[in-house]
Amino acid sequence: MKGKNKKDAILYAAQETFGRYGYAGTTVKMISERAGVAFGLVSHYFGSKEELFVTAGVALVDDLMEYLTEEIRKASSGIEGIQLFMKSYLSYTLQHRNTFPVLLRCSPFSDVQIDMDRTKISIKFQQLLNIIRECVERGIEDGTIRDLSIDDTTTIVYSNIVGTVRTRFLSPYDLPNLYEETTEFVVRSIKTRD
Amino acid sequence: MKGKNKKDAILYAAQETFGRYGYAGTTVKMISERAGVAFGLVSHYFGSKEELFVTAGVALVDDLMEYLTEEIRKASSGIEGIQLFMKSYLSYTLQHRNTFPVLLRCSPFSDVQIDMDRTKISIKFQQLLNIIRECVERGIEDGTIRDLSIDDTTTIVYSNIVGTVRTRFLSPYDLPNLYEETTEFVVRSIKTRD
Amino acid sequence: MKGKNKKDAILYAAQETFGRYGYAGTTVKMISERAGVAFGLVSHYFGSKEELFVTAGVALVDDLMEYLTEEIRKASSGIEGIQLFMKSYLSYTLQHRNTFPVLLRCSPFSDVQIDMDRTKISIKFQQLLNIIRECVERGIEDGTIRDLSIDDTTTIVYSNIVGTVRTRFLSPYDLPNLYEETTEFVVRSIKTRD
Amino acid sequence: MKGKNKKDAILYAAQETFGRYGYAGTTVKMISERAGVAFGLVSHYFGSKEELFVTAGVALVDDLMEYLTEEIRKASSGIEGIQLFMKSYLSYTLQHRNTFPVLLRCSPFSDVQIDMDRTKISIKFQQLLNIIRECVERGIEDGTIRDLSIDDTTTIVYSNIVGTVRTRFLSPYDLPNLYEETTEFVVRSIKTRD
DNA sequence: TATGAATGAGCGTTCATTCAT
DNA sequence: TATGAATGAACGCTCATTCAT
Repeated sequence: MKGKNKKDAILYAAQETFGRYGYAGTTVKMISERAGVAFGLVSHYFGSKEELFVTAGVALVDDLMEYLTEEIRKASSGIEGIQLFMKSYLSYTLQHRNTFPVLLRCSPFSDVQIDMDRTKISIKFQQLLNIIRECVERGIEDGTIRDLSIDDTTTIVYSNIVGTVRTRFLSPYDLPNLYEETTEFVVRSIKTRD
Repeated sequence: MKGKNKKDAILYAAQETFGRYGYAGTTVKMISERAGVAFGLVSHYFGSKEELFVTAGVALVDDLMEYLTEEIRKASSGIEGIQLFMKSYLSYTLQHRNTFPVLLRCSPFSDVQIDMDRTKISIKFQQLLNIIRECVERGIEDGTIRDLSIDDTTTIVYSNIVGTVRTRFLSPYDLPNLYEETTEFVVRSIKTRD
Repeated sequence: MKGKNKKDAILYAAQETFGRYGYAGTTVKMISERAGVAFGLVSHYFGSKEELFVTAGVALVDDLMEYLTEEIRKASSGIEGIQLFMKSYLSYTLQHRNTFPVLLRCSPFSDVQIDMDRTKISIKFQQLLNIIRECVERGIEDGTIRDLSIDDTTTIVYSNIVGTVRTRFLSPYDLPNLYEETTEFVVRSIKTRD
Repeated sequence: MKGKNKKDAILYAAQETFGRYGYAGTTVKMISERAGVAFGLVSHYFGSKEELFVTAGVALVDDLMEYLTEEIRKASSGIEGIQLFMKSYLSYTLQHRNTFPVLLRCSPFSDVQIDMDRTKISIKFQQLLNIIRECVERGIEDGTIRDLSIDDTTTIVYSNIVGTVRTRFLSPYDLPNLYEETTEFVVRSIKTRD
């Protein structure tokens, strides 16, 4: 059992299982078995499957954001911020390869059922995008990033991250340097000319 | 009912419904109702839900590829090919906004159930990626595209397309210029300096 | 296609398919495919699946009885009649190994659904049992068969035939001499001592 | 509800219902209603309809064999063993007239669907036949049974039991002394002359 | 806190039957 | 005579959820 107590174990198992099999492909029984607890306990602690899904996603974004915020600090310019954000983000996906995919399943860009209430998740992702936006703004101000549309650029940068992670985790294509190439691809596109 | 006969109507309804609600969120009953036919007819013509899903996806890629191949012809250089590919692709998604999302649901980058046989879909997407690859190769040869890794660049270009379309169709973010900005973003990153 | 016309072909295919897969395990489509005709034609000629099942069974008993009546004639005593009946019956099952099993599926001793109207079949089997009964009666009169209960003996003799045929066609047990041994078993039990 | 708990009640209801209507003629809903439980509980405890069918059959053979083994002990010769076996077996069918027919439906001589895995059932029936075989062997050794083929005789003896029980439970023919007559019929055929 | 028995709505699928051509 | 498109009741099964213990 992962985690000190059974509640943590369920949350961790949920992240792994939702990440691997998606929302619809995951059953409460699968999670409880992976967590090594009675399946009644899942509802007991987390209410419904949907709530657990959102909780699992939010918990992971929280952890990810804490990590990113820390790493970003070192940046001495806007473009460096973007670079650090991407490297840290992509590195995080590899360090947490068992749990990270849950984000691919519940993000606002994912395929999940349309009627699910993902307000909490959306808010979290807005915060994540805000970190990128701040870097872009800073870069435009300090002259390291071209004078581009802030909103669009923010979205495209994140879209590149999502795309490369989806390719890595979901597609059958194996491209060992994709993470590095994607980072360079983005930086090349937005940084001002030397 | 869309289409001349009921078989076509089912296929069209399947593309719409799978596109809107995803594979798991779609029921055979939903499709048959939208097509205006008895639900037994779906099995009669397409076998199973899964087969219909694949058939719906393949039919759309086929149509898309025919369109793209025609549009690409006008390109007089590698970089122009990429530009045309992206513009045509993105334009296609808007012309077929009801059916196109089915591709987001069944592509190799989507998060559909893990045990589904999507061999046919994979082959189709390989063909799609090959069109991009040819443009990249041509661009490197004719000097309009930087000397980058062909495989990685191909994937990243497509990943940008997928990302921007997913944002357009699946996310709550509304960015009116995103398609154009994404095209410029990509071109900026890969074209050789003037 | 077996048989001169499509109607015959369907009947023959029905006997084969019901015999092999049972009533519930057989679909109208299976029969029409084996007969090489459109499946709508089955209903056209035979009404419902149930009617076809009964018709197929009755047709086979008719053919069997004609054969048996002819063979029995040669008998010069009651016990010889029984012996000839059994030998002919068992021989018939081997000569018609593709179609005969339909009888195992629709006989009054079979497992078929309880609410099916098998009146016609029952009457046919009564006629079949009557042939045995006549032999038993004749044997008791001519002194070649013990003075046993006629009804019970008739039933047990037929039960031995059914049992050995079921073992031959349905069970996994392979006993090459079972038919001969069963005939001797029965004769031994009912014939008067020398 | 028969049985102390719901699991037992389902098994008992399954034996009754499969016995009466056969495998194909029985629905899971019928069983659950007869047992007085929700139909989901059937899958919960027994997996699938097929597994329940096999479990119901095996449970009954187990009970039957325990009874037979006990009764057989009293036999002081081979022929007496056969006699006791038959009398006990036939008596058992009357004592358990509601559940016993399930055996007729799942035995290796029954005409259940061809693709069902009845390995477990087959093994049980082999054990049952072995009891008869031992009596036959013993009888040949102690001189109470004729020097016949052991395998064939074993099969024919059991075939007589099956036949008389099928006639009793499945056919419309009502013959009050059939059980006794069948036993005598068999004994007459195999016992050595006085 | 912890268990798993119990429920039943909802699913995909099968297939006998009907019917327009 | 012959076809197969079209229908929908009925099936086995899954699984989120509830609840007594």
